[in-house]
Amino acid sequence: MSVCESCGIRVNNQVYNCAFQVAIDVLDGKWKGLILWYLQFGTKRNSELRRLIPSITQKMLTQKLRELEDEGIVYRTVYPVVPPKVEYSLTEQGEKLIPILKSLYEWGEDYIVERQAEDKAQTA
Amino acid sequence: MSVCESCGIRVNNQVYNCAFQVAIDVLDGKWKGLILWYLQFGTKRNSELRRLIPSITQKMLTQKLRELEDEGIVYRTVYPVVPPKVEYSLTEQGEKLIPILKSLYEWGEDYIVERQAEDKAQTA
DNA sequence: CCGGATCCATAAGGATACTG
DNA sequence: CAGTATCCTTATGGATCCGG
Repeated sequence: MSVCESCGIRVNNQVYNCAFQVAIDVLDGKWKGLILWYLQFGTKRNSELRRLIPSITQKMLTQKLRELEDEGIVYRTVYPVVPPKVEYSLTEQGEKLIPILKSLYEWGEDYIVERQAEDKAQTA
Repeated sequence: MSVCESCGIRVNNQVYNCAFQVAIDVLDGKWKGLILWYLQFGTKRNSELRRLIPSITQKMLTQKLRELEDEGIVYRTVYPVVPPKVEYSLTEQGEKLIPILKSLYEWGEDYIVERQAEDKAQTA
């Protein structure tokens, strides 16, 4: 572990300067982390994810699932039935992210408490 | 720790649905995580951060540092001297993020190795 | 059911010039 | 040194309609 330097790592047809950026990119944006968050609890279908994340549009969901698939973080399994059935689950690399997601969740909880305590102290 | 649900958390004049989203937002985008990454090694001046992150513009650096300051993740200390001297460092909440950043870094390193091994297997 | 395609509004980010 | 201000380009995300 060292300081991020210009080492020009090439992954997923992208060039990064450090391993940290690579990880951030996988979680980046409004949706990808949230999708992974739900997949930690097991395989999910498209419609289930839409129910779990009501504010996401079908377009965004598909788009982000494709990105995660291309990045090797989620599996996409298509069952050749009518009507179509598609399932999403975490790959091995995806599973390895879960403990970190949980740490982020806990940090978030702590952060919320601290911030709200500060806000209260300010208005008092 | 439970599934993210619609709980409407209000922090930093934003409404979130779960603690996980709050944490993601602090690291979100191309730059904020990287800035925090460098601040883990100690207090840094504006010009030092620009040297460490050559591809960032002054505008983006200022903007992201302000966001992190407003979010209570970094301190900004202004010394009333000529020429101006401004130092940035992590707050207590910021420090708590460092172990998670390191985990992300390590996951990124692992991920890069795995992906490059797969690419090699594909072309072979 | 699980999407793809298209169009459009807004936000994010870069280039450049200027300032206490 | 550490920023602001302005302009501009690009990326992101939403709405809507269509299809196997």
